[in-house]
Amino acid sequence: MARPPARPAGEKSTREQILDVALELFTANGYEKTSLREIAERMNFSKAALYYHFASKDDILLALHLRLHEIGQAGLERIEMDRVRPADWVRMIDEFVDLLLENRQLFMFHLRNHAALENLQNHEHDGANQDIEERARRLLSDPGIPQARRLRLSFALGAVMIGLVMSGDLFASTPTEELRVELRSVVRDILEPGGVSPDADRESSQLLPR
Amino acid sequence: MARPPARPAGEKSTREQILDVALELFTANGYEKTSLREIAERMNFSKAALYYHFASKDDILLALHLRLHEIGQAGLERIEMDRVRPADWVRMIDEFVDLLLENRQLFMFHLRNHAALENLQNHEHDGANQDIEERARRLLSDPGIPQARRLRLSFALGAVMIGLVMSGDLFASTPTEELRVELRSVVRDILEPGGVSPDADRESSQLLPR
DNA sequence: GTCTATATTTCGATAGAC
DNA sequence: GTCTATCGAAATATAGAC
Repeated sequence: MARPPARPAGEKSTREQILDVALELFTANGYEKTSLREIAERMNFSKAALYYHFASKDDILLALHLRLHEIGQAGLERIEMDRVRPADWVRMIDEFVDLLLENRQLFMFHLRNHAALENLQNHEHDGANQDIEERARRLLSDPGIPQARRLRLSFALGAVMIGLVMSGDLFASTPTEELRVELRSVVRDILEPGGVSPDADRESSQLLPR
Repeated sequence: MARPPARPAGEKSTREQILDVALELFTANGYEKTSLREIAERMNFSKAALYYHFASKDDILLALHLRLHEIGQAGLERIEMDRVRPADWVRMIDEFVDLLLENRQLFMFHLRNHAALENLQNHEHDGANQDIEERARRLLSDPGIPQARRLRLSFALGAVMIGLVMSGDLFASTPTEELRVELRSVVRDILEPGGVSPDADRESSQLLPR
């Protein structure tokens, strides 16, 4: 076992601190608009010092991609996306909502820098079907599922994603739990309009005040 | 009246052609990653020539912003957002869906380059409440409306936007009309779950195949 | 309106001292 | 691990001829 460096508990390595700063700046201003000088200034050391910890700017982006990838993999297990059948879609997106709410910043980083992340070389596009994003793409492209249902599934995902973005902006003061409840409720209304599964646990609180 | 330059009908000015190219490249690759050299190459003339038509790169971005702004203004009139009451929300978003479907590329350009557009100086932020985006923001922040309803409104907007993005990607082969019908249907399911207004013209075609 | 040539700036990256 | 100094590339922008 390689021994992790001795460091006071609760204190992050310089490398992790750099990643935290980069995550913040990339999310706020975008990968292209964020310069290494900017990151270095926030770290209170010179630009060249960054190159001791990372081989290149792309390497920083890659490390952040890996952070997200690991979370995505863990999410895949939780969601058990392999064996997901149409009847499980609501549960699947519920898990997805939880995953997003637990990792808001990383997710918003991914939304904002989607293009830059795609341009990373490393990507083993051996059709691995390993990535959570690729898995979703397959599901939404599956010709064995009626088009209307796939469209609705994508709309549900869209509502969830935008809901998350808004939560960090317009609804910053809204408690996470209220967001979660309302998001789950909306997912049901999209995927099971009219309450197809009346036995399902509909968590929605306050609906429309007629 | 300043007379527009004499030009064969149906032929665009060089300036407009530049804007078309820029719109395409900014949408595909982003504002920061698109260089003036790239635009000039596509126009088959030199980079310097661009500066005859535009004072700066930002000036090109500004011109595209104005294109979008005009459409937004026209949309505001169509939607009559001033006098919109909660009961009109579904109709309002229906109009919004139409507006988006008619201006997909400009809208996707705006989504992708939202940050760059915000950084444009010009923005008269005199709280003008003139922009369609600002108007929506106010609506979603109005404390006079129950939080749950505002959340649902934002989710509906999110579903519509993502639906549009997907339409250019995963659902590129889906006819516009099918998209429009399904989008409208979903908006109703989000804003009026359970069919609050049974007399409303629900256009949804094929719902869930139980 | 478009060209060539060049100024100016910024950025990612490297070399080598400490 | 961090520094100073600098390189080379690419970008925006300008000057001035045609």
